[in-house]
Amino acid sequence: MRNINIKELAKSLNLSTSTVSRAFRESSDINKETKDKILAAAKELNYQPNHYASNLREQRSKTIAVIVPELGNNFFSQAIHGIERIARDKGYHILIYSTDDDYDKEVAFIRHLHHGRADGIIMSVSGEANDHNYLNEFNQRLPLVFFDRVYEDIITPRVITNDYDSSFSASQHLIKQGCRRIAYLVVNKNLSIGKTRMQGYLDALEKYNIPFDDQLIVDCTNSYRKNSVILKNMFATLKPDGVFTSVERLAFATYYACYDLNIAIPADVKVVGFSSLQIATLLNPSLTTVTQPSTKIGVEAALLLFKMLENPETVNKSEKIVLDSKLIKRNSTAK
Amino acid sequence: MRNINIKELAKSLNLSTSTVSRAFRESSDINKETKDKILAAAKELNYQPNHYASNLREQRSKTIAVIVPELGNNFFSQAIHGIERIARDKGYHILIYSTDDDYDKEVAFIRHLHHGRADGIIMSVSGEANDHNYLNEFNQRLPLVFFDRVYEDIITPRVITNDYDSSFSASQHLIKQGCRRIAYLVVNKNLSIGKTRMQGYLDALEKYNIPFDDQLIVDCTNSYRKNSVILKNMFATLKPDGVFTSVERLAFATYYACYDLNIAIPADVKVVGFSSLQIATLLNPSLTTVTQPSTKIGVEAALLLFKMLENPETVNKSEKIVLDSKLIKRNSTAK
DNA sequence: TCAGCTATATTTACCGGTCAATACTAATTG
DNA sequence: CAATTAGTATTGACCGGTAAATATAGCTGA
Repeated sequence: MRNINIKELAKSLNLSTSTVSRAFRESSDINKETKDKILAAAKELNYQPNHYASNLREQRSKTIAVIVPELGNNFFSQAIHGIERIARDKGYHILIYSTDDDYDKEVAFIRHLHHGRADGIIMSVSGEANDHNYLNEFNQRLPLVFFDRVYEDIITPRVITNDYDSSFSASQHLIKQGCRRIAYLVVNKNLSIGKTRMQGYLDALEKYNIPFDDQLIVDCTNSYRKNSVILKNMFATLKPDGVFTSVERLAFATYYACYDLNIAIPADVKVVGFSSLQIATLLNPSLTTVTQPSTKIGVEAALLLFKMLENPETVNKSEKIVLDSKLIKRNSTAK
Repeated sequence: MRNINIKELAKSLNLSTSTVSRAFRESSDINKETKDKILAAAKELNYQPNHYASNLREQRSKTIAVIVPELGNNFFSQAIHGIERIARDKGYHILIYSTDDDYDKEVAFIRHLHHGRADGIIMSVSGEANDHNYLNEFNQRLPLVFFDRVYEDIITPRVITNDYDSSFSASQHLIKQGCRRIAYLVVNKNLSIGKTRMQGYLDALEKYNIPFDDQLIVDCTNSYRKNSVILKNMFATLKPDGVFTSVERLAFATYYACYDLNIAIPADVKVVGFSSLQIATLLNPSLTTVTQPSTKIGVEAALLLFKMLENPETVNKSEKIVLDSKLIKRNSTAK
């Protein structure tokens, strides 16, 4: 059984193609009876409008693109889940791209999307970028919403969490639990999110009069192997009594390092990390987390994008939705 | 800056549109000099061919669809990661759909895709289906590859793991560790994967002359809340000394139930589960898993689909790639 | 009876590419 | 010098829809 097109369907009904076309859109000058007849015949013959023809004609694709740094991360897969739900409700399709934190891929993806492939983009940026100006070109034509990891110099709506506050509370929590030498683990210090989170940490130290040692700001990587070396080295030389990780992966890396080095959590070192891992409770010891409302972030980002698509005039380009993360205290920071 | 189309570009170069069009495809009768000039001008004016126009004309989209039951599951997000990598190399885009294990959504998605939206589909099926016949209609026109969760009655290439063997070894492992009352937790008994995995369990019991108690086959759901009730009830009434979960989520549910009921793992009950969780080692206790090569499964499925797209004649519709899962023994099944 | 109106259906010109058929150009050959 | 040919560029039909402009039918009321 091959696909049938609108012309054949029209012919079989002795109607014109545009009458048939109308039957598939909402408000139109079409007789209810005719419409029903058409829809029935369409079902019978298994006709559905060709997406590409409509897209070409209507100059929109009913598709949104989602660009994330990585897929194997609970935060992003949950956010995508949120986006997917909204998109599906709206009858939109979603394209997924993973940059693996590679700036060049990010640029390449965006350039690809930029010709009708998608009607809008929801993106969490790669860590490495320096020149984001390329985004400004598109931004005029192709609605863009940032979530979580953003470029500060690009003016476009964004959905983020109260990173400063939650970093502050997480650090404060470590301090109150008795930590004095708290390491802050970060993957990319230049990224706004790394900076904001670090500031919360710094200010908490200051508030409690804890001297700041810049060696305790530890630059990590995306490589499991390298992080392992970096962390073991850190534990050996710096002897931190607390570790605050700005990324989920680094909390796991810390656990592994401690296991290997026979450092007891929380007795010897307390650990808290940004993480959306739903089973943080099941870890050994259960991990104190700053948990972002990941699905909600996706939902909000999608809603924002659809607002831009449907009522562009109502959207302020500088709009910023800030959602609250929660500090969930568990055993990794117990006294 | 608005988008420029082929006509305008051609005009600016004093060439015809088809000459320009040729410059963007490989082998074509075009003067190298002309081609270079065109490409340079295209770059200058920021021209790229409109995807939808090409798709319409060429009747293909350079897009593949990936349909999975859920996104918030390590196995699927890793598999998608594998698919994404291959697709990107081939210059393809991927559309993601999550069925939430809902058969109706699955059917709706497929029907949507069925008109040029995608050139092929990679799918792990929803658990609930009864009538999959709808797939046969499409299968002729739209290449389809199953992975992991498959419908047995649909003849199309598939990538699966040696579920029977790994179930058998997992069950055997529990038996050797001293378990005699082993519960098998399953979400959908009717799904082939549920059946295959169960058979491994049954045969292991038989081999070791352990009487089979059908109450120990426990039907679970996709709801966290309901599973919690089901499992607590199971522990109270059936007193299993081993639990084998056919799905990652159920292993976590088992942990939660044991925590709540003060049942010690592995002293009181040993637990093993299918899971692609990378940090299974960090759980309390570390979880013995049957780990599927999730990224590899995605890669293989994608390669298979591209083989179908590029050289349909070389593909046997009954092709079945079987990858090995690994039983990784950890503390949840320690003696 | 007929202009005017409403409700519905059709005609036709696109959208932006691709490709088969065709035209052109310059070089080669009888 | 005309005919052939190889190489390259152009014309025009088409992919499958959509929507503005236009046509048609049936009805109303002066």
